[in-house]
Amino acid sequence: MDARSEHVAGHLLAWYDRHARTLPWRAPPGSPAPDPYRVWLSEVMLQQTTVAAVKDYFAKFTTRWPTVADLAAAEDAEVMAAWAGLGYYARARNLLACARAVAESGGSFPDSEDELRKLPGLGVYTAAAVAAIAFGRRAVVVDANVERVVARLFAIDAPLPGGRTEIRAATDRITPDARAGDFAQAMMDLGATVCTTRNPRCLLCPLSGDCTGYRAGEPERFPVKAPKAAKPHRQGRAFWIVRNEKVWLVQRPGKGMLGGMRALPDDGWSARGDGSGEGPIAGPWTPGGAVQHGFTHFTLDLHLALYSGSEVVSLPPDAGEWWSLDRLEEAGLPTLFAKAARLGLAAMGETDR
DNA sequence: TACTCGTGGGA
DNA sequence: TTCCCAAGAGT
Repeated sequence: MDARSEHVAGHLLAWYDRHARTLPWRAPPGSPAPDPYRVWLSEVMLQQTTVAAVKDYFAKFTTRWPTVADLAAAEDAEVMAAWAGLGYYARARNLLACARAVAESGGSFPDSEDELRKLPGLGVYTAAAVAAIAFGRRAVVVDANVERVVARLFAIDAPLPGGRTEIRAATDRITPDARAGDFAQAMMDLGATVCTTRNPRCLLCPLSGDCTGYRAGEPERFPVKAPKAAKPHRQGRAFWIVRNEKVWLVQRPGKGMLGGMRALPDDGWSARGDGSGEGPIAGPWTPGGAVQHGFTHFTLDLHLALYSGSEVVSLPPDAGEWWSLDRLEEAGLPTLFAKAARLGLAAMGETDR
């Protein structure tokens, strides 16, 4: 490692010793590594997700499933419902697949980056992070925080995503052999609290003396990103069908949007187009209001249709389930459908009681 | 490579 | 309000 890199790593670790955030899944700086199960679980939850959003879910999962063996033994539906609201549901499916793979191969996580990378849900970032944080292995850990810190530190102009190659090489250069986990977490803490996307606190930064972006007077210009496409706006319909104080819920297909989650029946809306308007039965329907929901790549107006027929509805049992209205919170509906269900309950309050 | 895949918070 | 973004992975 060259002198500048050693200097950077030393300053950063000294800063981390004083300013590390205290987080439920983290060991204090310099102390023994935490349980790999907890490190892995937190890293998966934190993928594209803020610390604030993860905290309650992490507590819930570790209380309910204290070890990877406990999680591996859980029912799919239980885990999916527990994940409801956190988003990116493929993570929950892969979480279970990973827990079961680990449980079947002896119950311990592999301690090398290469082996970790083979597990479902562990990509380049997460495998490196777990290797470093849980096992003290030197690994090049690059998340969005590190990208920002490094792009500013070296004033890397190449726009993302292409510029990631250069950023990774630069990160490799400043990554020390010792205290691998602390270094990775220090970079992420710095990015989260000092080297922030907007209004970076350069006067408080331990690396400002080494930072080319700061010296040039425009740290916020980095990292350069390619412009994004506009989000389309879609229309869809969900159906609120009640019988004997129970509502009809379906399970969505295992892949794709909200895959594997319990949901209200809908008309097949997607990122690519509006729904057909057709429901699982003929109706008649009464308008029950609409909710707007923003996904990563499109915005959806979901209109709720209330069944208003006088006949008692019959539906094929293998297509869904009648779910008690007073236990609706336990169904684990993703946020979009939880919003729609609130409309349905409100509409019933106006008419029934 | 470029898409797809959630959600809530901040500016 | 609207846009951007956050400890990315899978295909």
